[in-house]
Amino acid sequence: MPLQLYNTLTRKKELFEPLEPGRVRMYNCGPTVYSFAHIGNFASFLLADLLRRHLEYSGLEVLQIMNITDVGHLTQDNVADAQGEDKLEKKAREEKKDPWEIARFYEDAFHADRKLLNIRDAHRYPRATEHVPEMITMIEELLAAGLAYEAGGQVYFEIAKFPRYGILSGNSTEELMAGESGRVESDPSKRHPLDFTLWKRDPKHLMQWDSPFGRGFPGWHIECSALSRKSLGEVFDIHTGGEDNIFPHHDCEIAQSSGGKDQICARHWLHRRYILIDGKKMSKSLGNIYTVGDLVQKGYTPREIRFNLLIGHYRANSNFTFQGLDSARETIRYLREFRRNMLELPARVTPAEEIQTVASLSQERDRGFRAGLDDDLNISASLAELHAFVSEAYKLATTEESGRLAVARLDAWDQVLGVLGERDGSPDASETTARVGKSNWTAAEVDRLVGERNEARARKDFKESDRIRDVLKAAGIVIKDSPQGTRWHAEG
RNA sequence: GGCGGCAUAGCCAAGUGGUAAGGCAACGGUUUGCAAAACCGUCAUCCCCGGUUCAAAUCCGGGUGCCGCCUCCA
Repeated sequence: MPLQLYNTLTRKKELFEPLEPGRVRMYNCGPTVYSFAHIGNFASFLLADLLRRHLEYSGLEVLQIMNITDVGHLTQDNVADAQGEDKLEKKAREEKKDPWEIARFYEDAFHADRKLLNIRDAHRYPRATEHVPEMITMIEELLAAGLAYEAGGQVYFEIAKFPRYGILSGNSTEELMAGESGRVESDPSKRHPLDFTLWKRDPKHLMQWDSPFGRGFPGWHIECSALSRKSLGEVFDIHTGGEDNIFPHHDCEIAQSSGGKDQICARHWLHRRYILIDGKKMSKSLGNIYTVGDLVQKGYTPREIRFNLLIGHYRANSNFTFQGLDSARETIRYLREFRRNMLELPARVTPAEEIQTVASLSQERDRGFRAGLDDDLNISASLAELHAFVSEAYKLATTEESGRLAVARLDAWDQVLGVLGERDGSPDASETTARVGKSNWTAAEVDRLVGERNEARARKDFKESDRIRDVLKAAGIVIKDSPQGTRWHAEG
């Protein structure tokens, strides 16, 4: 089934085919490590993760690169003073640490949260600060090609030399000028007000590097151009980011990376639209900028957060709500329960017809699941197939063998979704000393309590049996009575 | 002011011309000592107005509301 992806560049869905058959090269705009990444940032990284997982599920090899922006940027508050101040620098001053320490701290935090959210490791996470020589080389090339110039101590890219400037955002230079409305103070030495910085000199900046253009630091957009070219080549398959990256960041990248040629560095551009929080945009004044840590502190699990961020389409303003997190919790619980129930089916001989039915259903639903994601990552359609299959399996599977077949299907899908995790939550008899869930008991001790409860039930002492069940429940252990006996498992 | 996107049930969310997927919640029922789990059933005419069409949530025009970019904030 052919994969169709919307391309910001052409504003339509296009058939996706990697330049090199069977092998996809993808670049993702990564985090700026001057503070904790919030769930909006992770929504963007999750788009990359879902795409990567689906490509791999489809049998393609993926080379994924995500940059770490540790140089920092000009802050809005400081634009006015014309000197500018690096965000990392500001943070460093506030926290009285050096910017390199700050950057490393938040980079570590990013990876910790990323792993919590079950986002697969990219193949490389290149740091901007470790690729300044590559950026300098690129700037030199642009100067040599006459696409850039030095003025007023800075190096600028001359947009007049790249007629297609603005192609990604759909802006023409004239429109951008019209929209500018005098809000931006332009450096008078620039040839055109929209020419953007490649190399900047500012003695107050803490992070400085020597270069042929003087001691300074790289401009705002050059890092992604240099990093992507180094890791993936001049033209690669996919470039992702948040919708705010479209202009100016990605348009500038395209201009720089063209090298004066009529080529655009990436073929497919995918942008995650902003998520809203309770229908409102994230903002400091509303206090709704949540980090993974914030939500975990409120009692939600990383998988619930992942699922809630994943179920909306990446090109829609999905609404992130606490009710949605509760909904995600219930769905995950339901699916884990399904796994347990399937694996606990009686181990007896399965009629050939039943196996056949479950197997063909599994294949049919998998086709639907893949078709959904193939349609520009329409995960809602895929999840509908998943739910249909679970419901059907409940009705059809009567033995452990059928159950295992159904679970295999679910687990395969979870390679793409990544929300169920590896553990199935069932008690492991071999771990006699391990505590069960959040309780203080071992599995053997829980078994003993369950036995006591069943003795009470047998003599119809329901007051006592309910008391024991309440005690277990309070400890996070769920009891299920069935004709085959009583089963229990830890919550979740 | 310029460019772009969105508007579907209490909540989340598919569906781009053929008569509204799926999930959560809720309610009724089966099952259970009671539960839990599972199962069965109920629950929307698609922001408003006008137009095109045999037929529109889906196309066109006009409103209203929300979101994004135009100042590196995914």
